Amino acid sequence: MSAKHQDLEIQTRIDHILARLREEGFRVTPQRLAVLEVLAASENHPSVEAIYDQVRRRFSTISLATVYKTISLLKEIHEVLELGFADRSSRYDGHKPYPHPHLICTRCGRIQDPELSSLEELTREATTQTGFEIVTHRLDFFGLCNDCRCEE
Amino acid sequence: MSAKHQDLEIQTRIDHILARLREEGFRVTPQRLAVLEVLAASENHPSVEAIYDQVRRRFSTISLATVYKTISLLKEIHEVLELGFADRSSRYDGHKPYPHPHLICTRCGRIQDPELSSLEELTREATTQTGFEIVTHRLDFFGLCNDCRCEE
DNA sequence: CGGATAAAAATAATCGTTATTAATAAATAA
DNA sequence: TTATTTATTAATAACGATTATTTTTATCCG
Ligand SMILES: [Mn+2]
Ligand SMILES: [Mn+2]
Ligand SMILES: [Zn+2]
Ligand SMILES: [Zn+2]
Repeated sequence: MSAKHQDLEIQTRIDHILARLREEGFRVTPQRLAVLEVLAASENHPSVEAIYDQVRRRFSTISLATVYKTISLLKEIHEVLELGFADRSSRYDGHKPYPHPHLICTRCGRIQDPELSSLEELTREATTQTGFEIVTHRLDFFGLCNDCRCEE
Repeated sequence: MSAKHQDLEIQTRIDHILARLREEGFRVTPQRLAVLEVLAASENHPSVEAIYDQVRRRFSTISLATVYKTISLLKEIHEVLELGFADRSSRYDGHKPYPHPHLICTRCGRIQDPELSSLEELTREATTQTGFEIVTHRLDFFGLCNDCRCEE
């Protein structure tokens, strides 16, 4: 994928989220734009701190609370997926804002999206077996990424 | 399953954990016994508070910190599975202390263990596709349990 | 442009959990 | 048995990421 094509994709995503914000009657502020630009550009499921650090480079006065509020707003309009963990840390996916599996490296913290075809099958199995009406799900695999596995 | 058979199963599980504690050189105290009895008897993936409340009925002076420490110890010797959530709440499975999928009712809080055969297949798929060395996983389905679905 | 009001910044509060400390109980040695 | 050591408990303080609150600032619409 060329750098230019990549940039276009990012801009398309940004425009879409901006449109969604206006659609829902929310204001587009420079702070919000800065946060969602970071989310749209990042390939790495960034944490709040990572987003905050990035945004501050071009917007030194922004408050951490504003970053939290903006992310919360993007969650509300279903344009970001939050991966909250039990240790209170969270990572965010601004590209695929719907449930999907993740591979999490416990050594370097990298988070990756695999494409798994047999997940739907699994959901069906769970539904028929228990009578649950499944609304959403969360699937995390933990282990060592390719890089960390080789360095061990 | 008869009530008697149920009691026997619970006692077997308690005995196993007690043996594991001694095996690892930890003392068996009345407080620890009380906590693991609740865990072994519970079918419902209890929370810390739920365990604390149960234990206090027969052990009114026990401290909440002791419950936390005991659970932490049982995690350490791999005899309880912790399901930690992003909202800081945790639920515990004292029956199957290894990773397995869960069905979580978002209305009544009930947590249930389904038997899903196609999970291994999914793990293999993730491994081959990404080069990750998968060590463990976590799979939660969220929705409405059979009871709550009918009451809606 | 105003003026209504949403949003930002700064800061305080929250609340499960963890750490700390002193007291107690169990194990071991003498 | 009694003394000594060590693990465990109970009580309570500290923690820290997130959320709530308050005041100030900026956006949006006519
Ligand atoms: Mn993702
Ligand atoms: Mn379970
Ligand atoms: Zn890694
Ligand atoms: Zn239910």
